[in-house]
Amino acid sequence: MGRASRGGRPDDSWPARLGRGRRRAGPCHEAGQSEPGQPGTLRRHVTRLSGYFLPTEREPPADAEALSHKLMVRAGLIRQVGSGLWSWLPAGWRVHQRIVEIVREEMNAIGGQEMLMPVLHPAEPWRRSGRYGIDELFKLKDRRGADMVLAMTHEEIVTGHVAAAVRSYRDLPLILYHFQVKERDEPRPRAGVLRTREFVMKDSYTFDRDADSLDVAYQKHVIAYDRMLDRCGLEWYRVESDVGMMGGLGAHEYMAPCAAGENEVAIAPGYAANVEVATADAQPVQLPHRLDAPEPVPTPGMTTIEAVATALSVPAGALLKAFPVIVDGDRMSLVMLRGDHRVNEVKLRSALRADFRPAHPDEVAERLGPPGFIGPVGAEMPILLDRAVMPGPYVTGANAPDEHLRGVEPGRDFAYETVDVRSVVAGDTVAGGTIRIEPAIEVGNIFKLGTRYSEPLAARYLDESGREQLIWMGCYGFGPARAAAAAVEQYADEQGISWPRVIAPFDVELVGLGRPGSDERALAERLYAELRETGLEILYDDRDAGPGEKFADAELLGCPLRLTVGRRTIGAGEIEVQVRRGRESRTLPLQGTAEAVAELWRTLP
RNA sequence: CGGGGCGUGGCGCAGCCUGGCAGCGCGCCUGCUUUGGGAGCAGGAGGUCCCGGGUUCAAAUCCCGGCGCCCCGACCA
Repeated sequence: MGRASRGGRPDDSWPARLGRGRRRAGPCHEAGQSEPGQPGTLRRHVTRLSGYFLPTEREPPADAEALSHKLMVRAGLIRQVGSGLWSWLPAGWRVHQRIVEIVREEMNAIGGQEMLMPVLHPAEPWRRSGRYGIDELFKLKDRRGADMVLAMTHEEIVTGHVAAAVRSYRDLPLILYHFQVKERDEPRPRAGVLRTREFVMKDSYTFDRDADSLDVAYQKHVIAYDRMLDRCGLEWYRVESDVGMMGGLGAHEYMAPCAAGENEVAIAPGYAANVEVATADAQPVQLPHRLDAPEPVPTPGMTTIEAVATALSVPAGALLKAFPVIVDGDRMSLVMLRGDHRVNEVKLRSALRADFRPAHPDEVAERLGPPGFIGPVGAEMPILLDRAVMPGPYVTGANAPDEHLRGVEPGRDFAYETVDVRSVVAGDTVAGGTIRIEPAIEVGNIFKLGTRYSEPLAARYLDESGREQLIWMGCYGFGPARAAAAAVEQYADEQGISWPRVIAPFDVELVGLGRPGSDERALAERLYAELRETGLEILYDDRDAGPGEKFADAELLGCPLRLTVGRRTIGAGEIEVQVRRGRESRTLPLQGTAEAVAELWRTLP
C-alpha cells in the first residue's frame, strides 16, 4: 500500500484519508479529475461541481419514507437499481469509503489481517454447516448444474481456510477480516440503504484456543467497535442482544438511535439492551384485597384484558394473562404474565430453551377451556410465571365459559416456575434508573460463536499436550452503509444533511458567486488552490448558477464547512464561512484564509 | 407470506371513473438579461403512457394475465 506522507494534514488524529494509495478491490474510483501532487505528498482531488456527477433533486422520490432515504437520493449520493439494490454515486461512495477506512484502521489496530473472500460459493460448505436451508440465502446453479450460493456472510469459507492451514496452538489466535458485498434475499428491503439485499459489510472472524482466549478477542472487538463508532461521529449504544437461532455464548449490537431504526433499544443509566432481550423491574400495580380462595365472577363475552379489567374495576395489571404455547411441537405449557404486559417471544424462546408456537384455539379448548377464559387454576400442564408477577391476588380466566376467577394467588392456587419472558416497557426501572425505549438502527454486531462452525467444518488444532481441540470462534460485522444512513438520520435538518466532519464527502464546499470571469471567481480559484495546500478535500461549486441554487445544494449535501466568495464580503477583505451544523456564519480575513479554515475544520464535531 | 397502494418525459404529478390530438410544474437545450438564497423573457428538445393479450371504428383510459416498485405486518444467520 502506498502509504503517502500525511504532511500538512489538518488533523493528524485522522491519519488515513480517502483517495490516497488505495489498492483494494472494489469500485472505488478517484473522484473528479486528479492533479498531480508534489512528490511525496497527497494526490489531491480537483473536484469542480461543474464536472462532477452529483445529480441533486429538488423533490424526494415519491416512494421514499425514511429521512435518510429521501436526503441521500436528493443529495445525489445514491440511486436505486431495484428493490433493495442501490448504486453509490461518487459523493456517496466517498462517504462510504471514509467509513470503511476508519473501520479498517481500527481493525488493523487490534491485529486484524485484511483479506478478501469471494461472494460466489459452492453450496457444499453451506450444506456442511447446516445453513444451506436458510430462506435468505440466494441459491443458484452454474452452467454444469452445480449448486452455488451467494454469500450472506463468510463463516464457512474463512473457517475452511483456517481448518486447512492451522495445525498447532502456536498458529493461534487469529483475527481475519474483509470488506465484501453480502447478498441476502430479504423478505422486505426498505428505507433506502438501511435494509438492502446487497450491501458491503466488514466481517471479521476470530480463531482462538479456548473460551478465555475468545473472550480476549471479543474484548478487542469491543474496543475497536467503540472507537470506530466514536470516530464516525455517531450517537450509539452497545447493547446486549439475542444470540439468535445460531446459539452462541454472547452477543452485543451496536445501535445508532434514529427515527427510521427498525430495532427498539431499552436504555437506562448504565444499561442498554435490545428490547428483544431487555430485563427490567416492572412498575408496581395496585392489587385488590386478598381472598381466602379463588372466587368465580361472571364475565359474559369478555375475552379481552381491557373488558374484564373495566368490568371488575381493577387495573389491567391486576389480571393474569395466559399465553398457551406448544413446546417442541407437542408439549403444552401455560405462560402467565401480568395483564398489562406483553410476551416477548425471543425471551420466551430462550427461557424454554426450545422452539415453540402459540397453541391453536382448538388445542386450547381441548386442554384448558374456551379461549378468552383460560387460566392456571386446575390446568394440568407446566405453568411458567413471569417474574414481574408479584405475590398477591389476581384475576384469571376460570377455564369455563363466560367466567373468570378473582383472588387467585400464585403458589397457593397453582404451582409454577418463575421465568422472565415479558417485554420491558418505558417507565420500568433498572437498578433504580428509569427505562426509555428508542428506535435504533443496528450498524454492527459482535458475536461469540464458540464451536458452532469449527465443529462441522473440522477446524481443530493440537494443544501443548498433543491433544486435538476445536477452535473457538467469534464473528463481528459492521455495515458502512448503515452507519452513513444513521449519520444522515441523526444530524439532518430542514436544509438537508449535516455530516460529522470525518465522514463527510468533502471537508469544505467552496461556493464561487458572480459570473464566470468575474473578480469573485478569480478569487475563488485562488482560494481553491490555497485550500488544497492545507490537505483539506474541497468541492468547488464553479457552476454558472444562481446563488440560491448553490447554497441550497451545498446545504443539502452537508459538507461541514461552506465558504462563500462573493462581492458582498470581498470588498471588506473578507470571505464568509458557514458551519453546516447549526448554519452559523462568520467571516474570515482574506489573508491566511486557508489556514484559518483548516483550523476551524479541526474544531468541528 | 398476509394487507394496502402505485407504475404517464430526468424528478414530482394531472388525465383513467364517463374511450376520441398525451398534458402541467420543476429540470434540460439555445439566445438575451440576471448573480448573496432554487431569477426573468423568448424560442426549443424530450414520452414503447410498465409488459402481453382482449374488447372497440378508436384504449393511458374498459377487461384478463403478468412484471416491477413502495408502505404496514409477519420475517430478518
